[in-house]
Amino acid sequence: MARRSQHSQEQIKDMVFKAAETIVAEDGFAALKVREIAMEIGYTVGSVYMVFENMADLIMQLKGRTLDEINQQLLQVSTQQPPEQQLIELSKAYLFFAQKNFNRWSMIFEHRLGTNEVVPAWYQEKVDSIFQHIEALFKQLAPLATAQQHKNAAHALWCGVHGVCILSLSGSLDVVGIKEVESSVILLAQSFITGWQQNL
Amino acid sequence: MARRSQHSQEQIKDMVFKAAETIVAEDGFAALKVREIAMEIGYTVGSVYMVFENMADLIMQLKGRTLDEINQQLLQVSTQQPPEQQLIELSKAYLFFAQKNFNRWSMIFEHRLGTNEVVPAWYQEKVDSIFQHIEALFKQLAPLATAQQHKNAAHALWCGVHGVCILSLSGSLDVVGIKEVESSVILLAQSFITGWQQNL
DNA sequence: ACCTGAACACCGTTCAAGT
DNA sequence: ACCTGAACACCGTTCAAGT
Repeated sequence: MARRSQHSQEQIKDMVFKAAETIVAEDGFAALKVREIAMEIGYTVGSVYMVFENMADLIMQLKGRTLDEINQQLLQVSTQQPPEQQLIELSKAYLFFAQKNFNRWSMIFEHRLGTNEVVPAWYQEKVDSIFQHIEALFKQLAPLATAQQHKNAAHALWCGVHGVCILSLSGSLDVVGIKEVESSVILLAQSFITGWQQNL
Repeated sequence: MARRSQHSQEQIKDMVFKAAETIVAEDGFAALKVREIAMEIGYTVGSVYMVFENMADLIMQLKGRTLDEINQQLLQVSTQQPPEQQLIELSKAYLFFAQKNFNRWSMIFEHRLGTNEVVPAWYQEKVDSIFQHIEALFKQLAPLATAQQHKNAAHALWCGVHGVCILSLSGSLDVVGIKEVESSVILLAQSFITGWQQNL
């Protein structure tokens, strides 16, 4: 036993990521266990601890990867349309990602940092870049408003859109289909944008 | 050992509820363990299983109790003011409860039902009654709109308000103080209501 | 240097055995 | 009938020991 070196550390890390993502995608965050990951990649638990500090570390990095995917999806939205329409399309794209990748997406919010743990800077940046995207569109929408007003609007709208997604997709609310959730997201975004401009 | 009967089943159940709520309030949902509860009430783990089916059962009932408290808080909001203002005050009351009872409140959303588990009817009713409260105010706000429009507006706004609360209070977003979150909640509610009426 | 596998502490749950 | 406490399966984490 030991000393196989069939894979580099980098390769093992990648295998762990992929195995973990498959497990979460298929059976949810609660099903993510070291032993399951080790089994899936054909190594033992000790090997997972060679490439990750602990489960919390792996989880945080998984969340980061999902945030990257979200950012990537949001960047697909065409900028060749008025900012108001872009905001609606971004909201729809976020919902679409959340619905298509529900388990991995909801893991971002199911997992909480332990006491006296802090959000890593590299993770915070990924969160911020989403909000900056939205903020920039509010600047286009109302160039004369202050930077603080753009920031506040982006925060309120995006948190709101997220709220519709999380409550609508997590059961508990009797929302029948994805089209119904989409209507809610559009209603929220549309109404907010109209009202925000009116109240400026 | 055994056969103490110092407390009735009903009393033990109540002791478990209170011990569990103290643990969650102080150290968060992740700190809620049967052994800890048993220790706190001066019984053994087996006794907890006398009054609750399992942890999932206890957790679900705890969530129900918190929903009751939320409903109760929302009912404190004065009806002696225009519906628009009531909606703002309800949003603020929800945020206030979430902030004051963060660990118990966020437990409602951290906990997910296991696969092939269903939301109990008695729990669903508690969720629904919050939305019905909001719905009724949209009916007052726009009596000529359809019942479906009232329902959609209530769903979009309340999910949105919840989204602002959960993302703002859970860290990750760099929101400094409670006053800043309150501004966001008010901005979302105010803008949504204005825009919704406009777009009717 | 890389990897194993057994050990440890801790978790939810069960249930034969005591009173 | 009520309650115990030991047992079970499972979890994350560590680390001496192999190659």
